[in-house]
Amino acid sequence: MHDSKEPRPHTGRRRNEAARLAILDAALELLADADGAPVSVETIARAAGVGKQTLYRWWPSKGAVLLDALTDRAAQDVPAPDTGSLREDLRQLAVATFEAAQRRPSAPALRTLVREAARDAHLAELLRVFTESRRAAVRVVLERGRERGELAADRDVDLLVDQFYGFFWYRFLLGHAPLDRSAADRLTESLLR
Amino acid sequence: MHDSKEPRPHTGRRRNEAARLAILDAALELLADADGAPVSVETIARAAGVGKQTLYRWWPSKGAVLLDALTDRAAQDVPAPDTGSLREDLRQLAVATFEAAQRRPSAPALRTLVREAARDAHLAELLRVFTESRRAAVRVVLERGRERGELAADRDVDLLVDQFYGFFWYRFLLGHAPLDRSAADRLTESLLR
DNA sequence: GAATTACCGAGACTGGTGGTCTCGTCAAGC
DNA sequence: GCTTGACGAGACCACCAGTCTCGGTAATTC
Repeated sequence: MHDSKEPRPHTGRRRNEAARLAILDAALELLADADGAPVSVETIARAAGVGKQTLYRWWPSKGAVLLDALTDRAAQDVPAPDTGSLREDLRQLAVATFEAAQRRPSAPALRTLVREAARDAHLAELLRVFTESRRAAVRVVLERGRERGELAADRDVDLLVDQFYGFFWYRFLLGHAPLDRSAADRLTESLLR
Repeated sequence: MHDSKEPRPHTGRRRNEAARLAILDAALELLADADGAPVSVETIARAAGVGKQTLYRWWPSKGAVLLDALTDRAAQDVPAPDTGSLREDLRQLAVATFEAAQRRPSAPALRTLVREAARDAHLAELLRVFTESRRAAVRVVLERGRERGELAADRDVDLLVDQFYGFFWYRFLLGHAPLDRSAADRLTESLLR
């Protein structure tokens, strides 16, 4: 009986790292340029100078490639501020989140990705996991503030988290109003009033 | 020369009203049952016992049919409360909005419609117009409250409107937390605190 | 009642999509 | 040099929005 963890050493040609990078670069580029319009697998493969099969050999679906392109190549750092002041922590989170939502190429790429996720249940689930860590960061800040007594005991943390991200996604996806520093300040103020 | 406004009286076979209703009924039904999954024109036409051309004769696109199905057959009444109290007006709006978001078949149909709109720019624009009146209702309530002095002068009405609907759509589309009466109460309280 | 007009259901067709399959080729290890 | 498995290329399938054409049919006019 073989060792189940390493039944056999790898033989044959190895994965082409250059192709992997070319695919992710092309995907991010197209995702950003599309800004909402759909991005086809054909187009990604062609732009990367790669066969479609190479793409499907390493990713299970188009959505997985797109998400990977966004997270690997344009991963925004999630700040976890801990200044000792709830108001300041939350303000920093809002500013960082809103600023990330202006940056190219990740911002238009994320917008496209969310639109793709509306039709792709698999991608929607991946995206849900991706965003969960951001939600957790806001929750941590709020609960630390509550322990310090900066948040009234009757305030609902889940409600505040959803107000924070609901507002953000609403403006980010509709684009009808700015997500600038002023908006971040006023949102923070409104939530903690 | 003929009258340019009415160049010729209508002759020939008239539009089949039964077919129109069958299409809208079928579309709403499918929209509600899909609950997120895409709805194809083929399927609608087949379910309505109608040729595809009949559908495209009267509507410019699939999205137009879907939106028509939702607005014509499941139009929710937009309440315009004016109780004299900002807190009570806003609470009533929230309760009515959240309750409408639980009702079948319009709620799952709306969810599907929004997902379709993510890929259909034409439908997205129609939907934007459709939702604008709801936003206006919230804005009116807030500004009436401000005139009565129930809203501090430094509060940003646009921010509050986006907080209201951002929260709503976020929970409605993600479905991770309830949109019940308690949530409506707590949101109102949080916004006016 | 005959001619005209325009809607009807049905379904073929186009162009584009995500995803699968197969081909001959090429690189890595034995 | 042989085996293994990744590679680019592209044929292929199923599905979809939207167009086009067909023979049939209902409403109106003469």
